[in-house]
Parts: sequence; C-alpha cells; structure tokens
Amino acid sequence: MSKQSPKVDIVAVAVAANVSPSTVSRSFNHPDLVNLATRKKIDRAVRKLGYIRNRAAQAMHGKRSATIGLIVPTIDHAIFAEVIQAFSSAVEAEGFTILIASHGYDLEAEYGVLRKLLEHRVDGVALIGLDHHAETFQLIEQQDVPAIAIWNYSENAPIACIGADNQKAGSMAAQHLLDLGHREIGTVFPPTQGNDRAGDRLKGAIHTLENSGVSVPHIWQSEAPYSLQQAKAAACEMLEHVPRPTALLCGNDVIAQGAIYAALKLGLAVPDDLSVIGIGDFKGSEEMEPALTTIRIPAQSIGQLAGQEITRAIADQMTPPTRVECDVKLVSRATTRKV
Amino acid sequence: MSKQSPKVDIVAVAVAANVSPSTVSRSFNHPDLVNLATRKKIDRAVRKLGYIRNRAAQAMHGKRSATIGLIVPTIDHAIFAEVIQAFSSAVEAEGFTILIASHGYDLEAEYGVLRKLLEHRVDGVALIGLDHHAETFQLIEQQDVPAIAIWNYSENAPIACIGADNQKAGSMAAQHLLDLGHREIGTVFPPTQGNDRAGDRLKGAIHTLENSGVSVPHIWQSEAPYSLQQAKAAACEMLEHVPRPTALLCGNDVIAQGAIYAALKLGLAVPDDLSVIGIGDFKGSEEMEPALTTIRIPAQSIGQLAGQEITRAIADQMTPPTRVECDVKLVSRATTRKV
DNA sequence: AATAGTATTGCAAATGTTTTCATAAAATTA
DNA sequence: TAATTTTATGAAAACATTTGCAATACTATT
Repeated sequence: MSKQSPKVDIVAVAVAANVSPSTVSRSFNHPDLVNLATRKKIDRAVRKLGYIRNRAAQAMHGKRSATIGLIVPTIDHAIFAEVIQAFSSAVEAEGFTILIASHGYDLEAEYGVLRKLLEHRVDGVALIGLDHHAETFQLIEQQDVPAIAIWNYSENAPIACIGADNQKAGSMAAQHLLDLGHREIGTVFPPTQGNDRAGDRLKGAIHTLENSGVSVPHIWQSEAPYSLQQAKAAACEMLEHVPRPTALLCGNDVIAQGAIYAALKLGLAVPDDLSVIGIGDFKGSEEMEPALTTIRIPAQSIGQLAGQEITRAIADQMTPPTRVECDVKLVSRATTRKV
Repeated sequence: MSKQSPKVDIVAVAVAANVSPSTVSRSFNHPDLVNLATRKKIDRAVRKLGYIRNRAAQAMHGKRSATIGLIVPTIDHAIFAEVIQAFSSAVEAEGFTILIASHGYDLEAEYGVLRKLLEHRVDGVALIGLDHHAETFQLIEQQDVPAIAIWNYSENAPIACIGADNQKAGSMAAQHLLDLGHREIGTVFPPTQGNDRAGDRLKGAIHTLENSGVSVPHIWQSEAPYSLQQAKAAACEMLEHVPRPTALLCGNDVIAQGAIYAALKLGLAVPDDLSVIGIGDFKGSEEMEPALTTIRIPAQSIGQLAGQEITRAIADQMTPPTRVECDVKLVSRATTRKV
C-alpha cells in the first residue's frame, strides 16, 4: 500500500508529521530529546509513508555505518561457517550488520576486498588468521579502524587476535599419538601457503614428533586441500602402499573424516588397523561412528568472543581490542588406540 | 606511512593534485573524460594520501551502493554455506559486496533484518526459500528493490525464485524407496514451520507414499532440527524399537548421515539392515562410506545462478529477475538396496 | 509577578560526493 | 585565419541526513 513514486525521505516524513526534518532526525537518534506526542506523530507518518532510514546518509556525518567487515578465505567450509555464524550473531546482537567478503585463500585478493570494505566505511574489520600481506596490515593501521584477527593467537601479532595457538594444537595431536605408542605416523594437511593455521599446526606436530625421535618420511606426508573428497583421495593413495603408517595425523576434522573413509574403503578398521586424529572438533565430529579423536578448538566461542570484542572496541575507540588466547584440548574419543 | 590526522577526502586529493574535486570524482567514475596526465597526477595524490573512496557518499546520489543483501536462516549449515559461497562469488565477480544477515529460522526476525538491510540501501536482496511473512513481501514490493528467492522454485511465487521443486525432491526420494520394494518406511525431517523446504519435501514424500498405499505410522515419523547430533539421536530412538522400518527417508543429507551413524551405533548394517536416503547431495555425501544415496539439488549452481541473475536485474532495472527451476535428480549410491 | 531554568523545536550549516552546466583551451575544418 | 567542433576542467547545486545554536514555550522558584 501507499506506493511511493515521490521519494520518501526525512523531509517527506517531516511534512507529513508537520514538524521540521531536524525533529524527525532527532526522534530517531535522540528520542529522549523529543516530546512524546510529536514522536508519536512522527511515528505515524513514518509508518504511513513506509519510510526507511538511510544509513548511507548518516554514515556521511562521521556517524557509525553500523556495519562490520568480515573477511574470510571461504564461507563454504565447516569450520568457518561455525565461527562466522557465532561472530555474526554476536555483532548482530549489538545492532551491527556484517559485510562479508571472501578471497579464496589469496592474500593478494584479500587486500583488495579489505579496501572495498573500507570504501563502505565499515566500523571495524575482522580477518581470519594472522598471515596477511604487509600492505593489508598497513592499510588497517593507516585507516585506523578497529581490527581483529580471528582464529589464531600469537603473543606479538601486529593486530589484536582472538584464537588458539595452532602450533600447540598440532603438538598436542602428535603427543597423543606418541603417548599411544605410535611411531609410524603419517600426516595429511592442507597446503600451507596463505594458511598459517595449517602451517602452524603442521610445524607443531612435526616438531613434537622429531623431539621424540620420530621422523615422518616424505611419502607419508600428504597434502590435501580443505575438501573431504581430496582428503579421502590423498589418504587413499598413501594407505594403499605398504608399509603403512599406524596412525594418521590430520590437519583438521574434515580431512580426518576423509582419511577414515579412505581406510574404510580399503578395508582397514579404525582404530584397530589405523588410528586417526583430527584437529578442530567440528560440529558432528563427536557423533561420527567411531567418534573422532581430535584437538578441540572452540570455534563457537572464538567467534562469539571476537564479535563482542570488536563491538566493544568500536564503541570505545580508546581501548583497542584485547587479545585472548583460547585453550585447545585433547578430546580423546574412539578413532585412536594404543599400538 | 603518511598518517592522516586531517581527514583525507576527495577535496584533499584535489588540492594535492592541484585540480578541482569534480575532476577527481570524474577520474574515478568516468576516467575516459579526463586527460591521462591529470589522471596520473590524481592517482599519485590518492596513493600519497592513502585516500579511500566513500561509498556511503556515493550511495546518496542515487548511485549504487554496490552491496547486495543476503538473508539466511543460518550460515552454519553445510547446505547454506555452499549456496552462500556460490552466490557471493558470483556477485563479487560483478563488483558487489554482500551484506549478510541471519535470522535463525524466525520469520519475524527476518522482517527486521530485511529492514536493516534496506536501511543500508542494498541494491538488491536475496532470501532463502519462499516462506516469508506478508509484511516481508510487502516491504520488498513497496521499496521496489530487485529481490530473489533462492532454493525453492514455484511457478507462482510472489517474487522471482531460483531453485528446485522440493516437493518433487521428496517425491523422488519416496519413489526410489518404493521402487526398491520398501513398504516399511520411516521419515526423519526438520521441523517444518518457518522452513518451507522441509515442509515441501515431506509433503511430496508422504503424498507419493500414500499414492502407493503405504502410510507412515506416527512412531516412524521423527523430527530433528538441522544438526547431526539431534538427527542421530532421533534416528536412534526410532530404530531402537521393533518393529523397525526397512528404510529411512531423511529431510536432508546431514540428517541422513546422522541416521546412518545411529544405525551403526545400534549395530545395524547399511544398507543390508536398513536403507537410508537423503536429500540435497551435499559436498561429501559422495565420499561417505557407504556412499549416500540422495536426491541431488544443485546448490552450487543455484547460488551462482541467483548471483548472476540478481546482478543482472540490478544493472537492468527494466526486466525483473527471471525465475529458473533447477532439476533435481536421483543419485543412487550405496545406502539403499532392494528389499 | 518576575526570574531563572528546562524542555522542545526550528534554522542553517555541514558532511563527501556526483553531476549539470558553463567555459576555456585545443584541434579540426573550411 | 576564422569558424566550428571537440576535449578538458571548474563552479555550484544537489543528495539525505545530523547537529550546534538560537528561539520559544513552559515550569519551578522566590
């Protein structure tokens, strides 16, 4: 109803309510400054005309744009989906909307999308991980917009970060295998360029293994992008040949699942013939049969914390976002056993 | 470098480049109208000052905001993650950024987030499914912003839609089970309020079953939200009691996976003791062991098509987005068998 | 009843850009 | 060389708001 051929802006509302545009504006932004009666009149006019505020126009006045930029490698991955959802719920609760952009693990592209988000005058930005181009950090610094890195934690990162120590996660996974007596261990990890999460985990794992004197031969180091399909294929190839490792340390839970399917396909029983450990503890890992042993990284609470922290930093520009390290812990379930 | 205490706007650039603001603006928006030499000067100034264009200010001139609003029930679900990613890639390719908002299957909340997106003057909106409040449709109509519904197809939907006929999908799943000779069939579906996808599928399935004279007793109709965990629990409960159905028709692939885990847990072999069929054909369903029989709904291409279609409709306001029905088809794999 | 204080509103300037129109300079044509 | 067209630029208005300041009306205080 009430089709709006003539553009309905704040002055149209003002006319309809028989007040000045300033009053209408105030009634939105500082309702306490306007008389209840007039506020009601304005409300009626707004409703009648179907007026919708223009955030762009407000943003021009140095006011908040009420948007937060979120830059992710990809949305289509279990783990990111989980953090993104938690993050977005948290910021939406504070009245923000998220502008999301993905770059497909291309740090060059990442710089471009950051610029684009900045063009939209986002009030803050969140990135995944800590591995970014110098230009990217520089741009954030220069524009001095509150920024936060999600997912990794590092003492001395150039921007605030909320996440876990991935190296520790990798190390814990390795230690668990070691503790169970495994010495023939294979790894299946995503490519590590443009992905410091994976890189750190692998580094931590290898390091811990070497400390105990076990080295992973080249043929047992497999690379698989973040996809169940490729992980399964990669694991299959590794497991086909004897000698076989007695345990597989996987870069994340979906890779672990792929590895388990590979084992199943080859007629290997998990964990009897092969132990498998993942990293992440994705939603659903607990329900798998057999339930996946993994290193828990609390995606949900990382996302939520990050959302809260960035909105806080936006509201209070004085104190930059605080860093927080989230604990990782071993969740020993049914896919690993003593050898 | 070059910290910017004084705000750097288009006039700062103009001064630095020794031209008028108009020229700077033109050099961005109609580069062909400005001399190459001056363009270079401007470019240098931009770079030196670290200037970033203000999209909000442009948007005020009736220009595009270069954003598209995307409203989803939740990001954190395999199937949405896949469409969202495809959609966002498609629109990013055209220079748009997506403003994303979720409502958690609450159609009331959906109206609210739509308003919010409209406040940001998105150039178009995409919603999931066709089940929305009248107010929601009305708002879209009234603001007359290009809109598109993703995921469902219906001849006479109030807004353009790109997706599949979910009823048909449900029906095909049922037919497959019937064709294999199953008569004792159970269903596990998500709650259907606020979720027409699930509703349509269930309707299609039940209808087809009844047409062949098989009715699903109440105890074999189970409800499980979109989560592996709950699906597994629900299926477990149903399968514990004898008599047991010989086949399970699941509302989507993650539910199907939950059902399979439930069977595994109870020591039932799939498909020997129990056939399971899903709907969706999510990424990874093919790799499962045994590989999941399901009805394929091409999420990736639906998302991509929707992205292309909405950007087209935005560029050419004359022709509204066209509707397209994407075919669903049976993908018979290893979790179902003749009885 | 006069004064001081407070609550409510309007005016006008400001925000950062785009665009129309006008003008000047350069290139082309006769 | 003069007239005409083309190319390149600037001035100023416009976009939809917000906000500081000033004005008015009302309330409380003495």
